[in-house]
Amino acid sequence: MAQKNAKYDHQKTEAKWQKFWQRRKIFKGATGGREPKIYILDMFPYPSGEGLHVGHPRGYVGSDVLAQYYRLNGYNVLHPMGFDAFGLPAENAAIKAGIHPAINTKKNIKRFSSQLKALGLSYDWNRAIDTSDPSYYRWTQWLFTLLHKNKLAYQKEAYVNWCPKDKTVLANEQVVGGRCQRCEAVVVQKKRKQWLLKITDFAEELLAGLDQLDWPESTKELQRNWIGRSVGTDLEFKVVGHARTVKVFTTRADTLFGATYLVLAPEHPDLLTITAARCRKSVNAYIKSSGEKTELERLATAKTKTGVFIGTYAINPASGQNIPIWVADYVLGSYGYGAIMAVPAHDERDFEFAKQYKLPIVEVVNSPGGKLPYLGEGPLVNSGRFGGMPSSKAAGAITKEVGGQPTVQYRLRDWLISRQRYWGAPIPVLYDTKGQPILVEPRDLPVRLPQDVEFKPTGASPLADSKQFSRIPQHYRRRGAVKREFDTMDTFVCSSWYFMRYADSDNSKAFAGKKQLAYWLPVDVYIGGVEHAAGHLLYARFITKVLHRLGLVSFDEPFRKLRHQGLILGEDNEKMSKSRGNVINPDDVIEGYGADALRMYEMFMGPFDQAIPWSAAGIEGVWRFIKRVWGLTPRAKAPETDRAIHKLIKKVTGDIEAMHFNTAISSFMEFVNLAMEVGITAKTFKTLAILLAPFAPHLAEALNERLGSRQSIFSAVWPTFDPKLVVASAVTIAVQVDGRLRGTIVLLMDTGRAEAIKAAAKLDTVKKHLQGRRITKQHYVPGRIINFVTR
RNA sequence: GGGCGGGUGGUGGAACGGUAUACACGAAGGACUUAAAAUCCUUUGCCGUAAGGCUUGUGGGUUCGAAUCCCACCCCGCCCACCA
Repeated sequence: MAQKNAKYDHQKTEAKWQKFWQRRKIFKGATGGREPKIYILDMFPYPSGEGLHVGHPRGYVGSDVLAQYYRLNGYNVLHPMGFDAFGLPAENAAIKAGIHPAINTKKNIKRFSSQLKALGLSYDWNRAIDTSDPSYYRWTQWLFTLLHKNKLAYQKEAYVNWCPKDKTVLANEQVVGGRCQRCEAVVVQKKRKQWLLKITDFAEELLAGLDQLDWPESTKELQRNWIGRSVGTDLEFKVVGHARTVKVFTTRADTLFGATYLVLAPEHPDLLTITAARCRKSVNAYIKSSGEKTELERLATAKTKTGVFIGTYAINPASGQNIPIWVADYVLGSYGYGAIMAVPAHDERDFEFAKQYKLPIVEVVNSPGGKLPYLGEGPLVNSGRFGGMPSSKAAGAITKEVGGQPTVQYRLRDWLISRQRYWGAPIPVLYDTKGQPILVEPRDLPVRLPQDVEFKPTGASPLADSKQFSRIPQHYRRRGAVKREFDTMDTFVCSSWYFMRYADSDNSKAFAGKKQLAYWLPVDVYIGGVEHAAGHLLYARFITKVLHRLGLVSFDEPFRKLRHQGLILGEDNEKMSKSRGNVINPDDVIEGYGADALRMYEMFMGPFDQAIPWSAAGIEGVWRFIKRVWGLTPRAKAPETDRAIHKLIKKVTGDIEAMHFNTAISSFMEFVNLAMEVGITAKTFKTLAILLAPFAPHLAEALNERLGSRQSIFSAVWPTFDPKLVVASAVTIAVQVDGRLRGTIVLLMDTGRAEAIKAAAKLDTVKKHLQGRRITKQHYVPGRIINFVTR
């Protein structure tokens, strides 16, 4: 007589096994351990004051399923977690509430850690990192000095976002729709000397490297667009009455005869030099007004173009004609040479501008409908001896004729890393009296972030406020240092290399040991949100390529395979946010249903990479499923489930590898529904427990224990299936007449064509629809379908 | 304006070109209970009493057969946005 199982107590069970895993160090990944290795990584979170929300676990559970699956398959798995702890929100909280970011961050990390542990995620917590810890940011600073030594970090005057009300510099993320995120004041641009990293040096490599990566095609495309490679020609225009020339970049050298004016950006270095004396005043006024334009105005005026004539002419090298030079802010100072040749007949923006200021429009590529601007290709017109030549050929010919240079331009800009903020890694630089930088030596790192800082927005970097920080060590004074750099680094610098630190997180001699890097890196599977496609993911690739070029690592791409988890929306189908009040707290869900239910529900709700609304009712379904599994009682014989488990093994194995977690869970449900009906043996039950372990580890351990094991289920081996038992011997086949379903018959898998058709034709419903018609064709797909085609 | 996704029941979603709507939620009915909760059973795309017909955003095409492939269009979401 089988005794009734005790009710499943998720709180007691989950606490018990979490303690067990921690005590036995079940999920530790040992360097140099048995092969094969696999490194499965989540994008680490920013430990916000709100704690984990229900969206975080979506990705974490997905990667945890993979990690557990590979452990059960005998892999040595590295599956770490850490915290991207520097950043603006902590500092803003400090300004608002007077809590020091260091204290606040520590508290948040503690909370996050306990929430993550409550989910039963199998991280190796010994490797956890905190980017705001000196033992970590020391190496972020070291990385900066390395880049500097290799001429990949440099200073430049650049515009920063400035909030006039808060009197502070803002990061791009803090500017929303042209306004300060905090006080909603309109943000203006201010010039400052800033540090930049030369990511543009790697544009070509960053582009080429994408091809071999197992990443979502859309993410690769996003990076390609972001890098924005553009093939074209450099052309020089002589300026009448000046020794100087104006250099432009164009992708349409074929339209050179149609270039009826030039436009310089307001920031163009030679603009004032070549401006005619009589136009100086208006040009200066224009430069000033466009410089003062706020982000908001730029967005608003994007459609109406403005500009002024600078009183000077250039010579079109193809036509020999004098063409006027204008200044206009529809030309960007930061792309190409900050100057363009305007071809109004074949460019929308130039066309609009020319019409507004009554500049000549000359058609040089035949527009089939006569409509201008015409952006397509075609035979040239009005182009001297190149008339009639197709534009595809003309580009090269004209370039050659006028001595142009074929070149490539990129949209990618260098990475500005200076932040005039407190809560970040100090840039390890001092300056002499002339403002020349003196790098802090690696042995003097870290440059510690001081504690004695007032959080009042003054506009200056908060670090300048610290007496302790401003002090300059003697050996740097001797070298002429009189001032420290008070800016901190963009937090994306911290996160551009953290995945390497996990391989050897305690190392105090190097950012990570060679042996450890060689063993674990690159990351085999990386999981995180799409929002990092053009930010973090690009920066991490850049830093990896730098270290590779310098011979410090052997791999040149950090993340072999990348997948994005979809957003979890609120029940109202909107993005979860505090202001909407639709945020679901995982703590509540875990208390009510347990971590296993939360894990399974998040995997079950839909395809892993798709945005899906949370459903409070939906979690009830998996909760019932868990209770049903627990309620199963083994019996001596159950041939149907003994057979069905093979199909389940195949399905779950394939689905985990393809990350189709939702359909894996449906098959679990189908199997358990069957087991409820026809029973299950202890042996099959044990197999089921192993299959469930990656999804519902606590339940799996509890079942395993109940079935008599004294070991962790994670010391078990992933089951294999018998291919013979996966295919059914008899199958139901659809019978159609003219493509319409008229009935089904059950046939043996290997039934021959003639026999199958004969059996199908015997069906009453089929006979009825065949009456009075002539069969012209009979299609038979074994195991699938029979179709009678009639006339 | 450009790029990338996506439109399947009341809802989340399944479906190597081969029985569309698996699995789950919700709903309705029933069993157990003094009652409720929990649990279990049955039904559940739409129209129709039925036979049958219709149905994967819309319209066309390829095919014996299309949610799936091709063409055109409509709608929704996300990202980038004067990059010459």
